[in-house]
Amino acid sequence: MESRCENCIIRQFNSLRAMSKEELKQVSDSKTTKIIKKGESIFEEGEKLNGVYCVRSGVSKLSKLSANGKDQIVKLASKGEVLGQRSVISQESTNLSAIAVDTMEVCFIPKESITTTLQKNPDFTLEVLRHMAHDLKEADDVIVNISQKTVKQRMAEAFLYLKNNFGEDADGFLSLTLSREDISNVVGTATESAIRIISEFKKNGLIRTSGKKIGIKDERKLLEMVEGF
Amino acid sequence: MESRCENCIIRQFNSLRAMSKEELKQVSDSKTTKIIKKGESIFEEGEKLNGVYCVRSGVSKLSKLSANGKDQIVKLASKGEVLGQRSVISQESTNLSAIAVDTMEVCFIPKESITTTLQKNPDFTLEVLRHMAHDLKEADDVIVNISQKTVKQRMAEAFLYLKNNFGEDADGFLSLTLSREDISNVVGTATESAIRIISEFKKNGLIRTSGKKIGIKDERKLLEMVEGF
DNA sequence: TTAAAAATATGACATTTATCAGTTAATACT
DNA sequence: AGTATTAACTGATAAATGTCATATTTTTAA
Repeated sequence: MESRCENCIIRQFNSLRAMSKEELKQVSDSKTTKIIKKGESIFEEGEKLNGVYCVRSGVSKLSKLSANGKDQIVKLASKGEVLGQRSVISQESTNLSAIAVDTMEVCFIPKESITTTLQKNPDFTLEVLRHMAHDLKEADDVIVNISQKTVKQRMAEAFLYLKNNFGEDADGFLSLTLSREDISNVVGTATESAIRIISEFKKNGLIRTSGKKIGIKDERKLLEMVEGF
Repeated sequence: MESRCENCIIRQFNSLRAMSKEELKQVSDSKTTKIIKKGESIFEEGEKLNGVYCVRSGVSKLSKLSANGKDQIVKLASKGEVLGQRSVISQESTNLSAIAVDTMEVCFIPKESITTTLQKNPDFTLEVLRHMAHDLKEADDVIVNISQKTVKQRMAEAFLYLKNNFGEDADGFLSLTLSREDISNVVGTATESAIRIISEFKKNGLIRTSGKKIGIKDERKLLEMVEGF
């Protein structure tokens, strides 16, 4: 199970690929691997992080609790994502909680390995910066979506997002199965509303379900709905 | 009017302070200063930027047009902010438009000065990275606010934000005067709804108005409203 | 200065979405 | 296997918000 970062394929997906051999060795020597079970948290909103978490497998929801007790899921992170980076960089406590949606395998990398490299290796820093620039763009898109689209449109978009980012299983269902509550927290609506819209989409032949699994039946119509027809 | 970046005070507010003497000289030699009149755009959504814009004075709204024809204002940028950074870093076209809310004075800095420094000066890159980490955190907060708070709460929050970030004039009105439409685009609601809530706040003694100017009368109550009492 | 245009304001109403209550189905647990 | 617990679902209703129509005020520009 335990292995060397130098040989880790996951690294190719994130900024760690810009590290030098020595830096990578240092990371590998100080990292620890953890298994996080479904529903457990990797870290909680408000915590000070002593390092970052590199996702090897599984999916985590990054969410923030609001005053009324509802969570808003801001991002779903999977293989290759580095969690807690922002917090370590800005030396503040996290503003988000990271909770496993699946069973996850993550590598904890102490922050020293990261901060030292950030100060010495401009390639690495630039790589991290590019990644963060991308995240910021996505966050801006989410803001516009939430404020300008109806719940129905956002639900349609969420299903397309899940298909595009996590794929489908052998039977054509979305590979990432979320609870209805999680779906409502991604979309930013009440759970009952999410369920109602799922029923409606099903009735109209846009999706199909089997238990909590959801399959996309008419991608074209979903896309049209997102665009507002 | 024209001056050297080396002597520019504005620089102290942004990542350019991490540049070396030589780098700064290079920036100063290649920069051009522009006056942007109220309502004019610095750049538009979808454009490829050839550089970044450093704000010397005035305020710009960064917004995105949605399918239904409404703008969503994602951020208000003033003195010291560097616009277009993300786009230059990720080498993509901008996802936002920047439009002057006031008369603005901005310095255009060709992207080469920035990208070269990003590759060579880790201090600068780290500084930019820290700034972007901060922006991302703010964006996450906006997402949670929009999806979990009522329009009334977000209106209250917007007024407090305007006070904290742009201050008040001699008569106690918010220094930054936005049109009702802009306010509604910050909050993410219909203009009529924004106007209605302004009337209500006025009736309840939370704010006062004079033309389009708005003054905060009861900060405490506004704050309580944001928290959800 | 004055007419035209734009922004602000308000009412009536439609639509969307949330909330509450309750049922059924699925999952977890001795 | 059988009960307890949780999640999924549905209906009724309330609340929030958007839309359209229109009046009033402010700003713009000839």
